[in-house]
Amino acid sequence: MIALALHGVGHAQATDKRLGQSLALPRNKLPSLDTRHSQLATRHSQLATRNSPLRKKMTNSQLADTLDLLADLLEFQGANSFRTRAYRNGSRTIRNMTESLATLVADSKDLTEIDGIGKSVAGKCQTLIETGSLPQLEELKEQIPQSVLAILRIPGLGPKKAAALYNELGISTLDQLKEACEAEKVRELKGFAAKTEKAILEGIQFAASAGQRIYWSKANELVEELREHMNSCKAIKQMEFAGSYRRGKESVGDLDILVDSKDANKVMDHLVEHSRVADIMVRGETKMSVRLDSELQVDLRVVPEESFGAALQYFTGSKEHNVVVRGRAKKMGLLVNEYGVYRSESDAEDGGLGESIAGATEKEVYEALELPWFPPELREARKEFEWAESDDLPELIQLSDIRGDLHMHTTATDGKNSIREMVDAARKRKLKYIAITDHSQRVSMAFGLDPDRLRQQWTEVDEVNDELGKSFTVLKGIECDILEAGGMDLPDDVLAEADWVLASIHYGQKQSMQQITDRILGAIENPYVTAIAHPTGRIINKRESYAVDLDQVFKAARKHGKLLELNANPARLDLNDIYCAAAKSHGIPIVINTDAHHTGGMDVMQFGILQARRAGLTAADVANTRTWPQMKKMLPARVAT
DNA sequence: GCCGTTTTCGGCCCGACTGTTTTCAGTCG
Repeated sequence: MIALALHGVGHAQATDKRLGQSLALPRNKLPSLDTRHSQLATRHSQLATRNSPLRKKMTNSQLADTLDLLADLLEFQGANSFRTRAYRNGSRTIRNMTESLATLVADSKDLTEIDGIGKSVAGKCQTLIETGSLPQLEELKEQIPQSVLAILRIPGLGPKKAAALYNELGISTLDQLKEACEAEKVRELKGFAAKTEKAILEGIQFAASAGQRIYWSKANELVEELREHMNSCKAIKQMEFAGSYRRGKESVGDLDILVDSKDANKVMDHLVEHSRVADIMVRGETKMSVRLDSELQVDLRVVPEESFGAALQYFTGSKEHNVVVRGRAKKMGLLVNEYGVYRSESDAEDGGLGESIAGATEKEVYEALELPWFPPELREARKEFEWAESDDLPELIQLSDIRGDLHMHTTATDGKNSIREMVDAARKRKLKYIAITDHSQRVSMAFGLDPDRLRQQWTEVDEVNDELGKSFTVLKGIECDILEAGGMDLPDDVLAEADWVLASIHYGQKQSMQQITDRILGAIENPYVTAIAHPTGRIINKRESYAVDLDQVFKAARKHGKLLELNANPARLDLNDIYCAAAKSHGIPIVINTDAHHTGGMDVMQFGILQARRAGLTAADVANTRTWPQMKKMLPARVAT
């Protein structure tokens, strides 16, 4: 039901709606620019609530959020930029870790042994985990209204300028800033002038409404559109979309187009001709930024052929990956920039760069640094350099490795197609087996199945299998709810007749971590459950994960031989990349499923694959790359009978 | 604030673009 509802609330629609509302209202009825402040304030108060000692375990993501907030506020105060960077590095490290920091602290492990975490950050994390709050942060919050953070989102305003506005004019909200610009007060400050005022007024509405990242799937649609448009530009020799899009990140904040051309102006003019381009933010000789009608920013960069690989490497990122790459280069006496790799010794005298030793392709750039070419999905400065060091880069899973899809719905509940239609769609996608997993009775809004209706459906599955013969297999499955009070929504004797039982949480998502974790552990211990579907319940950009202690879930899944799902719905991608990597490190097989509610829904498998690649998963790590008979052997004994 | 195959102190990735300047700071990616 939830997945079905999602089809209607894509980001573009939400944005269009917001825009439409804004435009339709008279100017004096415009929604307050401070809406975002209150959202920020809510977020921070949520953080504060989450930090309360009543909460048992602080998650890595909460700790990372807190460190980021600390960095934001310190930066605003004019703190040493290397210090704030250290906090952000610490935050990123923690966010990327597969083990829970709270567990490490509970086990009396030394956090400073983690790369990038020193005495100070370790101490802060320990305090946060043990007490739920951080005195230094509380103090900062009293000194600086957090609404100033919204001002930092205005393009062109960074910590220095925002601090000047706050210190000189007492501006701490977007509304105050707008008033001051209109009264021409801002131009009186040093470093500001009329043009800046104008830019602020233009950027202020953008800051109030934008900042939302779009799903990778939506970004992909825009990329396809732009690619087709740009392909007709004769001046382009090579073109790639770089950035987080190329890395397959679950959400994308902007698009980066990299072009190899001798005529940058022609390429820029061509992009501007696209009907979606709403305005030009900056335009230089080789670089242009435009805003699309959907408010998404697109950066275009034009480089010569001999630099295309270096530029592609550079603009693909991530930033953190590049920091490591450049640091490594430096140690080797080399300089890496977006134009190539250079020997750096000769740059002092002639003012130019040293001898260029690479740049045309990414491969030769990495080779010059004695590194293998990294698949973009791995370029997050997580494990990739470690793997490269030991010559152990994983051979990442591909869409064509997938043989079965084990989570989908039909007209029996909230799906749009019949079993036979789902079979046809699966066969068109070269799959060999599927599991029909409609909702169980608790999901009444989706007309969930009771034991009678479920057994009736299984009779139909038998009929379909008879028709299909050996060429394709339909499994008798169920997506059985884990009840609020614990326990499964269908009796064991029914579940025992299934080939494949997904257990999932749809209700009681607000419960405490202990309650939710206990419910999931109960499901894992049920002998008939084969996998946990969308294990954290998060909806990207819309709903936080429910509170669940995944350390315990991983241990239990490992012990009882259960699988964990990577739900490929682009709004879910649950488990995410970090947790998929954690599951792998616990030896738990992942099953990537589409949760299709109609035949076209099976196309989302590609998004799950991208996420799995980001986790460093190989075909062997993913259960449904196997044939069904092979896969059955991985399941607890009773299903294999 | 973090870190060490030059370093326990002195570095910390690098360049484009803009606006406000009159040689550069701030911002961005």
